[in-house]
Amino acid sequence: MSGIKVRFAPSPTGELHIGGARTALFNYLYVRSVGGTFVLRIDDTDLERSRSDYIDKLIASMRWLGLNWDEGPYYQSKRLHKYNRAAEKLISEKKAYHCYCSIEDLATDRETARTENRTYLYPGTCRNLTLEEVNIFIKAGKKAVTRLLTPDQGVTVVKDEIRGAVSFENSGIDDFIIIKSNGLPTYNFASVVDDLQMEITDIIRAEEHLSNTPRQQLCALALGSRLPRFAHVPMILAPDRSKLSKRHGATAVEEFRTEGFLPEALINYMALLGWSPGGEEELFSLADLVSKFSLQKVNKTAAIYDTDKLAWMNSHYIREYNLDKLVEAARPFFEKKGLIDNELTVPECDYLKKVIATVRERAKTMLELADVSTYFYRDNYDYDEKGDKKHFTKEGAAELMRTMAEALRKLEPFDMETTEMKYHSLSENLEISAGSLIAPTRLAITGRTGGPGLFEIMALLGRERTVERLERAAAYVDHRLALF
RNA sequence: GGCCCCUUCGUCUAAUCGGUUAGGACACCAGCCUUUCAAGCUGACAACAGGGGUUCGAAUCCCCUAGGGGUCACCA
Repeated sequence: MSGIKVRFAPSPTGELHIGGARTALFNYLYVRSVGGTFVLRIDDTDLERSRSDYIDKLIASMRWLGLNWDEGPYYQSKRLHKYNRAAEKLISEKKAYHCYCSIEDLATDRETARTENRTYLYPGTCRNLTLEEVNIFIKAGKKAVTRLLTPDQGVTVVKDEIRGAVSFENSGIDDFIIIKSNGLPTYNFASVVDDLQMEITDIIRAEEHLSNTPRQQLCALALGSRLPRFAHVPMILAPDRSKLSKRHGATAVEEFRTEGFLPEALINYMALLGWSPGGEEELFSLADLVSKFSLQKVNKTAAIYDTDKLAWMNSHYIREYNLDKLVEAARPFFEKKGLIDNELTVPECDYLKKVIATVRERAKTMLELADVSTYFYRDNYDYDEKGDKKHFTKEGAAELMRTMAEALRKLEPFDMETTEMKYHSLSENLEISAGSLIAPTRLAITGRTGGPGLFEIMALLGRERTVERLERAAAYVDHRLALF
């Protein structure tokens, strides 16, 4: 152990989206590369918005991505006494004070400041209340918040590992609230207390927190703590350059999962958002990333995420995955589509494996993988419209398909080689190109104009289904002709 | 609006100390391969936000402008 300790501290007010996941990933890569400890902490002090099902999903997402942590999950909601104790200590040291200003008064002050176009800062009204004044408030039944006494002058400098030294004028920071009137801590305080008590050495989080950091440093200083190192990683923006939110479609890790993305692809893609190892390689496993990662190479610019590249990476991993692993990952998608049952016999499993092996090169997601596999399981597909027009309306199309069906009916054995040989001899005997035999056959037995090699499909489908489908297509062509 | 951060192809990014025809990837387009579709291969297109400095020389250093983002809650 290196003594390095990092934490990922999401608040369970929504699903883990790609931005949060990327922050978790960078924490993971950093801490694994230095041999430190990874803490998972759930920042759930906002009782109104926190939901336990989000916690479950969040943990599921982390596990699915393979971002394993060493400590936690800790829950801030179970540590409330710690924040209150810390606040009381600050009050006794005169570093914090109770404030009885009403929430309404503050809101109107803020509002008038805004209409007058000046910045509102809490003026420190309750900084020096006398005992009598306090008693009057208490008698009136007023609830107090606790505010940190902050310096009016000087600067607070945040030393950021990625951005260098960033200075903030203390005159721009007011006595902010650390304990709310309901007794719960605010984020800026709870987070600092926890980071201190958990001995977090490095705080890696999204850039949106940079502006909060001087407040947190002030808290830490008041508590007599050493400052951790900070690294604010660039944000991930939606394609319209705005902050990620629900309306931008799939941004949650769980959504990518249900759409059939592989965790390796998502990890690989996220790692390259805001970071690059410098070379020209782009395909990395989690272990590769750990060995190559360094905070110094994280860049400062917000990245817009673009699912095209993710899709490309996903198709790469679908192609390169270990076949058994891919089959396991794909099974839920085949089940959901109603192609296979939950329990598979050995031959069924074997067949699924062969199907996936033949179609894997053509799918960008596992949803697509199941989709391009349907005709291996179903007979009730429609014929592709363009293909129908092109191949089924030709003179003698039905007859040709019956000829092919007849030729295949007696073929023994029935495999890739024999069917291919049969088609070539058929093409010679009938004096037509192999292509004009293959195209209608493909349409007849799959309903599609593209896909894996025809003879591969026929071999997998077997003689019976191939012949039956050719005859059915011939009947379909005849039937339609009869209508005219 | 105040404060803070940022600015290289459409997107993700590379370019040790300032010296490169500004590199790669995705997407797009074209060609090759092929029974089709993919994959693969080859090629094309495409960027230093703008303006001033400093310098023999700036994407790189400095200043200004513009643009984008974040943050200013008894949310986190």
